[in-house]
Amino acid sequence: MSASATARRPKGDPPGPTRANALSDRAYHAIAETFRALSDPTRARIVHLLSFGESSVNRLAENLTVTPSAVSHQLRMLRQMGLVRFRREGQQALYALDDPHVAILFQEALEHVSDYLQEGRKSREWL
Amino acid sequence: MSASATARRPKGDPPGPTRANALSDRAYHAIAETFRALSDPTRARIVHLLSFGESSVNRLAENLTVTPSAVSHQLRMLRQMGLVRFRREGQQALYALDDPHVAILFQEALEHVSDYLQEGRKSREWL
DNA sequence: TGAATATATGAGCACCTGCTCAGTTATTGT
DNA sequence: ACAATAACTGAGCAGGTGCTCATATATTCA
Repeated sequence: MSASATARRPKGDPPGPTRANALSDRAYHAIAETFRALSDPTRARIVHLLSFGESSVNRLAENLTVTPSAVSHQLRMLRQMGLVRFRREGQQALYALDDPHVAILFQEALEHVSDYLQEGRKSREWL
Repeated sequence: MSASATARRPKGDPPGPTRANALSDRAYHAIAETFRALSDPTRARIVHLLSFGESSVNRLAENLTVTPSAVSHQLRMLRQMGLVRFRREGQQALYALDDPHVAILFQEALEHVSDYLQEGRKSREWL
């Protein structure tokens, strides 16, 4: 531990990540925040459904079997996190995904759990 | 709401996602769980550092400026979630990422926040 | 075996999350 | 203006999270 973070390691010191590889605190917090947006089953459901097109609050609530109030709360959170946008149409508020990265992230995670959980199963029929 | 989920919608009914598009509860929980693993800045740091190669608990603790105990707790969580594996080498426990999807997910999120936060900045120097 | 180092673990605590309930605001139609 | 419908919001609560501290376990070396 005598060498500074950027200096070469002493001989025989094991290789591996060092502080030099690290990103900034802000970056890690922003990344964690992004993942946190999708870290709740209800929000994951919402985002997934929205990947099929925009939807009103009530329609989401019906499909998710949760109260409109709960959906509204979660949508506000997703809005503040910049993952969804909305427009008013009459009395309804139509929500949609605001960032193409979000759907990609979701799809990637879906493939991850697909690989991870399908042991002993033929394909993805459990989805 | 008279039409079933799979039948065509009545005329004038707005388009959008329906229950037919939904995945199973298990799938959503598994996906949320995956995102939850990376939804904490400390775990995000750990995973990112491990993407450069395996590392011991103490080395991680030094680079992250947190106690070895805290790192150990988080590593256990990541282990239980199936994101990292470890092997003993002498007194040390060397941890490494256990799934290629994880690094991809992280990279995707990094690009997301990169797009999202770099407003007013030249490039990614803030990282 | 005994000391030193590395890691793991349990308890406890301050803080955060996601829900429901009740009440409010906004928009449309009469 | 009034009622009806859709959505939003704040308060409050049960449960979860991430940390520290103290302690236990594991491995190496003398």
